[in-house]
Amino acid sequence: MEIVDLSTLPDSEVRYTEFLRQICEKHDMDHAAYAGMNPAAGTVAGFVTYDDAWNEHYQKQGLIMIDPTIHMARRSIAPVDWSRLERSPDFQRVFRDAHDFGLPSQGVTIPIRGPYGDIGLLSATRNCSKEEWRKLYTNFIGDLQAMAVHIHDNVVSSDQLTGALYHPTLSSREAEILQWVAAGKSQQDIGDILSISHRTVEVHLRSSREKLSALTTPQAVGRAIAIGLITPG
Amino acid sequence: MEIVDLSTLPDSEVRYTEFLRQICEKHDMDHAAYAGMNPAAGTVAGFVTYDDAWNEHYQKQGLIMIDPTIHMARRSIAPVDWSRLERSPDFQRVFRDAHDFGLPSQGVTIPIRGPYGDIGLLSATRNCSKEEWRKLYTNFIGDLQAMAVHIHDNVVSSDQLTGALYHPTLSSREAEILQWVAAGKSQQDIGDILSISHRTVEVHLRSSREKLSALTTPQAVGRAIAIGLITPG
DNA sequence: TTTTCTATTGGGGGATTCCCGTATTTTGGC
DNA sequence: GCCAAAATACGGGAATCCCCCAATAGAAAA
Repeated sequence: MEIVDLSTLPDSEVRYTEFLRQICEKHDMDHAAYAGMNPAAGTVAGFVTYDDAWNEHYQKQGLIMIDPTIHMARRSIAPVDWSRLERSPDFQRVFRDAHDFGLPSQGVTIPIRGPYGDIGLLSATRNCSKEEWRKLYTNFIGDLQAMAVHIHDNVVSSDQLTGALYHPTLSSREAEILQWVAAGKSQQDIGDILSISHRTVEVHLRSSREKLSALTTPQAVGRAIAIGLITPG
Repeated sequence: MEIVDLSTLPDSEVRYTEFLRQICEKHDMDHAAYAGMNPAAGTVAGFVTYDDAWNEHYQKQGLIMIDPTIHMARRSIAPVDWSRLERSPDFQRVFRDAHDFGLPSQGVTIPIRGPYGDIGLLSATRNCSKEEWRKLYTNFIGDLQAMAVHIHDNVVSSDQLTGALYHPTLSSREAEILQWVAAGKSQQDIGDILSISHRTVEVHLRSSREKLSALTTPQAVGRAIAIGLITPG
């Protein structure tokens, strides 16, 4: 097994779809798709090997809003075998359409999460009998898992690195205090913890809000978590 | 390859360490360890195949606080090969001790994140040459990835406190209001927007906090964003 | 060196949030 | 249908937060 190092390839859009195509080849898949969501930047990146016709239909019909593979995978740790969703009405809605475009309704979606709330979904489909699918599943799932990590890691780090320049930086004290706030501590608590006045805590909090262009502390905490300056407590 | 279904085995503590032992056997590893952290519940679950002597030393010396493999993996998407940390002073501190207990300083830690801020770390160590390690790496990393997902998924869903937190659903009104809070609106603002009393807004906010097991609104917003119930505003 | 800027620390007082109640409507289980 | 639980809605008063003010130490710029 060989993992192509994505970071050595030239252009992003092309190299990601090419990477997906390689995954298909290696495991005899019909199609592969990746969707990466970065709540910090509010961006969604998608790369697919599907035909343009299906992509357009998918977009136009707003199928992403009801696609159960996405909803399920967003809330799951483990890979989601689409067969588990077969009885969902939304599934039938989406895959009846998919079938018209010649796409198989057999596949798996692997969720990958980064430390900053970012989520990547790698899906792969293959048209074969259920027995065959089941038999192959345990063989390729580990590799797909590694592929999903690889592509997601590359997408977000290239995205966040560029985005990092536009994001504010908190002083260590500010980040420290905001982290305690995110952990549910009151200003008085934090003052006691850090052995400073709760007034001082508030000033740091205020400058944190200003740096994050937040109107309120909850908004500041939300942004700081989304950006990755602090972690949810 | 065969994945032993953890949920079918009897007792938790035993079955997890047994699972780790099987991982070791399959991939010729010396030791394996899993640590699962649930920041929301504040719980940490750990299972290891190390000797008790090392465990005790590790605990007693508070090595978990400085262990760079943990710190690094907590912030990473991809597996962390320990060789990347060799020059860290903390690494040398921890693994000088480890060496005294006969543990190899070659290993990898795989981070797995769930949708609710929970993190699982699966580590595996093996005493061999660097060349051999490198050569084997691409072979077992995919499988280890799948194993990490499997064990973390099981631990998290069997943890009762987590289980409760794991499916927090906000009512539409609660999510709507929390979303406005994350957008920096005050309770009065939100009341005006939704044409209800700001008192009512506060009640929904309170039940949101309770459902998210949050002590404060900022903490609730942070968690809701981390979970994906709302988006940063 | 002097100036300027930022990080840090602190107080008073008004605004906001939060905890304590209550009540009506909707939902879900038996 | 009935009852329990949750969702929705509102208010008083205490606790907390947030905006105004000022001050010092240290770093960077002049």
